[in-house]
Parts: sequence; C-alpha cells; structure tokens
Amino acid sequence: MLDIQRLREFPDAIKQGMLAKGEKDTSLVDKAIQSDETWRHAVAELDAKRAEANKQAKEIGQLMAQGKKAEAEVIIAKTGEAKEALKALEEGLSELKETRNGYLLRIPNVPHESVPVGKTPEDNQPVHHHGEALTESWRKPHWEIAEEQGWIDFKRGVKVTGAGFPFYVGPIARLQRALIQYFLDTATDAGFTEIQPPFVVNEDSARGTGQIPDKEDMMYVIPRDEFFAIPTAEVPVTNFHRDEVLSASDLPLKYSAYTPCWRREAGSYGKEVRGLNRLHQFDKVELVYMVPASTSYEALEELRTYVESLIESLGLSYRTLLMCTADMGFTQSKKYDMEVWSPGQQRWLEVSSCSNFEDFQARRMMIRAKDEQGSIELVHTLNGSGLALPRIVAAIIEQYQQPNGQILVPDVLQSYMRTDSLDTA
RNA sequence: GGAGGGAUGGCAGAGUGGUCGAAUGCGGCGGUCUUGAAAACCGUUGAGGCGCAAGUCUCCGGGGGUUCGAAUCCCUCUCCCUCCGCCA
Repeated sequence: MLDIQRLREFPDAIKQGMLAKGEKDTSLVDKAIQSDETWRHAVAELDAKRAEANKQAKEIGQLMAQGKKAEAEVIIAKTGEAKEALKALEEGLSELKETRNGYLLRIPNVPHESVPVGKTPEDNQPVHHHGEALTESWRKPHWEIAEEQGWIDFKRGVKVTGAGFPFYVGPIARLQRALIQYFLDTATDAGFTEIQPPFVVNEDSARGTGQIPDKEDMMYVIPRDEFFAIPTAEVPVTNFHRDEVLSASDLPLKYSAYTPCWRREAGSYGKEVRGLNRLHQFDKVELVYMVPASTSYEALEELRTYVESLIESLGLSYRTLLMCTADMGFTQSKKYDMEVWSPGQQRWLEVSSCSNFEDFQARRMMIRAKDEQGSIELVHTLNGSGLALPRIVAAIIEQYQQPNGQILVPDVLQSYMRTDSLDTA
C-alpha cells in the first residue's frame, strides 16, 4: 500500500508508474484521492459530533456527582437525536474508509527511477553474466537423467498427490538436503539469523504480504482451520514483525529461513512445467531484510551480490537481470532476477528474485522502527531467494553431467554429500 | 475435544458504570549531587487518525451490543493458564 500523502502530492508520478508496470486503469489514483477527501471530511464531522456528545456526558456525570439529578435528566432528554446522528455517521464513515482502502490496496508499488521502462521480458536488462552457456548436444534434460536413474519419481507423485508433487529418491533427496544445509550455513556466515517459521499462516498474514487480495489463487487453502499453505517463506518471516515498533538500533534485521513452498500455479502447462521447472511444492531458502528507509537500495545491492556469490560458489553458469517495469510484480519497486543456464533445455531458469518493496509491505503490516529521538518511521523490506532448490538441482544435473553419463557434485557440496559423484551417493 | 480461570501502557500490576488514557512500582529519558560512576532526590515518559494551528477523536486482546456515559455490564471470537482426554 502506498502513502496516501504521496498520492495527493504526486498523483501524476504514481499514474506514470502504474502505466509503466502495464496497468491500464490509472483512474484508481483519482478515485483514491477523492474517496480519501470524502473520508477526511466525514472524520472531521464525526469527531465534532462526538466531542459534543462527550461534553454532554461529562456534564451529566458532574451533575450526578453533585446530586443534581433533575438537571441531569434535562440534558439526558436532549441526547437522543444526537445519538442517532452519531450512529449514522459512524456507519457512513466505515463504509467510506473501506472504499478508500479498497482503491488504495489496488494501486501497485511505483518502480524506482533506476528501473528500465519496458513492455516485455526482452526489455529486462542483463547486468551480470557468469560462466559459459553450455551447448553440447549430448547434454540431456534433467528429467531424462533423473527418471532413468530413478532419482525423481514423478509418476508416483501423481498417484500419491498429483502433478507437480514429485518424490525425490536417494541421491537427489540427499542433494536437496545438502543444498538446504549449505544455503543456511552460508547465510549464517553472512550475518543472517536463521529462523524456522510455520508452514501455514492465517488470513491476516496472507494479507500482510499482499497475497490477499491480489494473488489468492496462488495459495493452497486449508478451509476448516482457515489456514493458507505458504507460497514462500517471505510470508511468515516478514509477518514475524507485523504490528511492531522495532528499535532503530536493531536494524538492519536479516533473516534466513528454509521452508517448503506451495503454489497452485493455475494455468501453467506444457514445457514450462516439464521436470523440475515448475512444481506445486518445492523447497527454498528465503532471505528477508528489514532496514531503515534511507539504506534500502544499498541493501538491495548487498542482497544481490550475496545471491550472485552463492550461485557462483556452486560453479553454475548464470546471469542477473534487472527487471523492467512491466516484468515486476505488484508490490516491488525494484527487482533483480538470477537465472541459471539449463544446457539440457537450452534456456534460462529463474532461481532467485531479489526485490526492494520500500515501505509498501511495511505500511500494510505496520512494521516501524523508533530511533533515539523517538521518531517512528516505517521500515523498508526486501527479500530474495537464497536459493530455490528444484531449478538449482536441474542446473546441477545438467551442467555437471559428463559425457560418460556421470553427474559430479559441486565442490562446496561434497562434504555435505560425502561423495563427489551422484552415482555413488 | 470437555470443565474452570484470565487478557490493562516497554514490563509488573491497581482499577467492577461518571473529571480514567488509566494509580503505583520497575525500566527508559532529562536534571540535581559527584573528579567520574553508583546511590539518593526532582522532573518526564504509550500509539494512531483528522487539522495550518488551536484543538479534537479513537485505542485497556479482536468484533458486536446495552447506556446520556463502558477498562468496568452483556454476547461472540481469538489467545494464555489450570485440570481431564488424546498424542509425535
């Protein structure tokens, strides 16, 4: 949610940002400003009426205390109509506020000035390349290898749960565990505090990070207990500090968390979802920052650099893209995507997305920080994957496969895997 | 799942219909004293909305109700504690 003050002061800049993100209807801005104006007038009116009613009630109280009951009765007799007027005003007010917030919640975050304006994924800017995009024709896609070896069982996954819920068996199960451990250990060394969050959240939390009302179709719902299966650890971890006033001296807060992630991925099909490309359940280590507003873009670069060095440490070829306005989500003001090379598919696979949300999430969740002077300010939140497992596994299988069919284990994982080759794991 | 008890400011803890946004203690901040610190003493100390301001409104777990007036009474939900049941 954006600051209404900002809408009032710079409506055109907000509209421009919306258009750049590909939204067509900028009238939301005017509607929000108008409904806010109406709401504010109503607040003033109601407050004045309430002040009057409070004054009368106080008078009555004083008279009663002095035993002047008859005089009190005279005033009480006059309060009836004011009471009804108050009730009507109150009802009107809550309606007005809902309308106002309804508009406000549907206005996306505004892209940062450093974000390239664009319309399609081709407009994303490559900002970093590492390693060679292997093209040898003998390299097979990961699903062929994994199925041949019995390492990933998609069929039984379908039987037991459904498409997109594979079983990992033997070496790949172990590889995933090794990756999780490696990612968490590395994050700890880099100063992140590891937390294990709940894997389901309530409605308030889903609303806090913006899954509701914008993206509710992405989540699995547990209706009987009104829980949502988390689509990313971002949801519980960012909500960790919802409705809190933090101490500014504790910032920046840096958290790492491993969780499974559940996504319905309604509407996905074809080669996009082949193998490990897109699953309904996958594992991820997520990194979350809460920082003072003045330092969030430095923090974004720090996060980006960290994730890049993490991918590099696995010896994988990848690239970093600065996402253009159209390819950013609703809540981000700036976003980098990291994509590893899949030689078996000859395409790039997104494995991390590092974003600055500025105060967009923090305002909705009321996460603030108080400095030594006592002034309170919304924090800026950022997050990034460090990293998402399935596509990393796919890239390892495909990039580390040898002409003889053997799959080597990246150096940094060998101690966790207790071997240097998947075949012998 | 069943029975009972509870939820008040950063923390502890009073307050059971009327000058209560809320005693008191601790903590925090400022000061006096001190070479400095501690102790002692004095003062100060919640959040949010509207408003240029004066000011005003809202908030005592959440929501709803009774009343001229609610922290206080009623309903409901959530959470916590004790006991029983179940259980990795």
